[in-house]
Amino acid sequence: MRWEDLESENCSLARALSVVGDRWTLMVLRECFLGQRRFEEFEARLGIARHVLADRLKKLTDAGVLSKNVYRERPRREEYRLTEKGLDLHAAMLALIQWGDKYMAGEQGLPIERVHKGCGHVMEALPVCSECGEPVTARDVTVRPGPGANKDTLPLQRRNA
Amino acid sequence: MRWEDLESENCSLARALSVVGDRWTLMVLRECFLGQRRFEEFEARLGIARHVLADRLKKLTDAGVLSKNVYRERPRREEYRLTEKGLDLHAAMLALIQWGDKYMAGEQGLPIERVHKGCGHVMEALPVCSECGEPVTARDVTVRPGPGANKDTLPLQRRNA
DNA sequence: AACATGGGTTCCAAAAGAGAACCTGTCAAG
DNA sequence: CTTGACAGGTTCTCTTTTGGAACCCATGTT
Repeated sequence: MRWEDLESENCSLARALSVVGDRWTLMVLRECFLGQRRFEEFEARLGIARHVLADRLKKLTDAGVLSKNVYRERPRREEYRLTEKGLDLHAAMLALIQWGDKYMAGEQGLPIERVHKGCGHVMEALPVCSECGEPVTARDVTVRPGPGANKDTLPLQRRNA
Repeated sequence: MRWEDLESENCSLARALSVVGDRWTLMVLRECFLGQRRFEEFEARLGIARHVLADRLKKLTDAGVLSKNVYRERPRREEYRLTEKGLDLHAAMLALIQWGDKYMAGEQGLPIERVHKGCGHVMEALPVCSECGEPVTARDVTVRPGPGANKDTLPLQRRNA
């Protein structure tokens, strides 16, 4: 199976990964969430090959995750900014970061802390059920076919994960 | 920068990605969360090249995300199961899936629905602040250097993302 | 003896990545 | 009016990683 085939899979994870399922793509998005916007900044901070960076920025822009905006004419200069669709990746980024915090932090502690503007505390994000508000972990959830399911989607949940 | 260099970065996202920042790795984990455990099942459902699958399973096992268990002697057969560390990736998987649901779903609706065992409703996971319990989005969070920060971690938050 | 099963490993060709050099507008300095 | 700097790419070659298929091996079954 090829990379391009992923987006045609009947699976939201596969389709999400067809856009962001790449090491460099996620690192670029990390920089976006930290406020970087320019080609040279991404390159300098990530140590990414320039043509790979150009490719990822184009793909993210084509996918609507970033927008390319002119910030100066003559000489024309452009920057990349997160769109709403891109900002919505925050939950996924945060979940990955928190997993990294929990299992792969160094001895000195976390490199970055996150502060909730609303309450002013150092925070982490906890997933709760949209219906009852209780915390949700892997063991609290079962899956079942939805309206868009087809034969390839199944078999599901043959056992408890 | 090389793949192996990621784990030595002072960044929880980079370190997390050194384990799960790969398209096939995340697809394998999807199958694990759907209850698959065996080499042949992964191969058949994913259409992944066998040696790539063997490599990813080994890496995930070495990283402690999966455990390899004998389920039958003579002939010896082994299966892969999520560890606690692996189950803790559920929040990240769910966040990615929900992003895919929101932006890349087909016309017929979602291929899979998730049911909260606690309340019995079809649900999605919402991130809330661990300190005040309010919902958290990208705009509600600021970052600052933590105890493990160093010069490479910064500059941060030069602007609002 | 022949074939099936599960879980791999090996081989080759094709694709993607790393790293460095080069290109294109525009402006500023000498 | 030539030289250099800056931002943002593109092109080049070389190495690494995939995709796809074939092969291996210990058991068990017909």
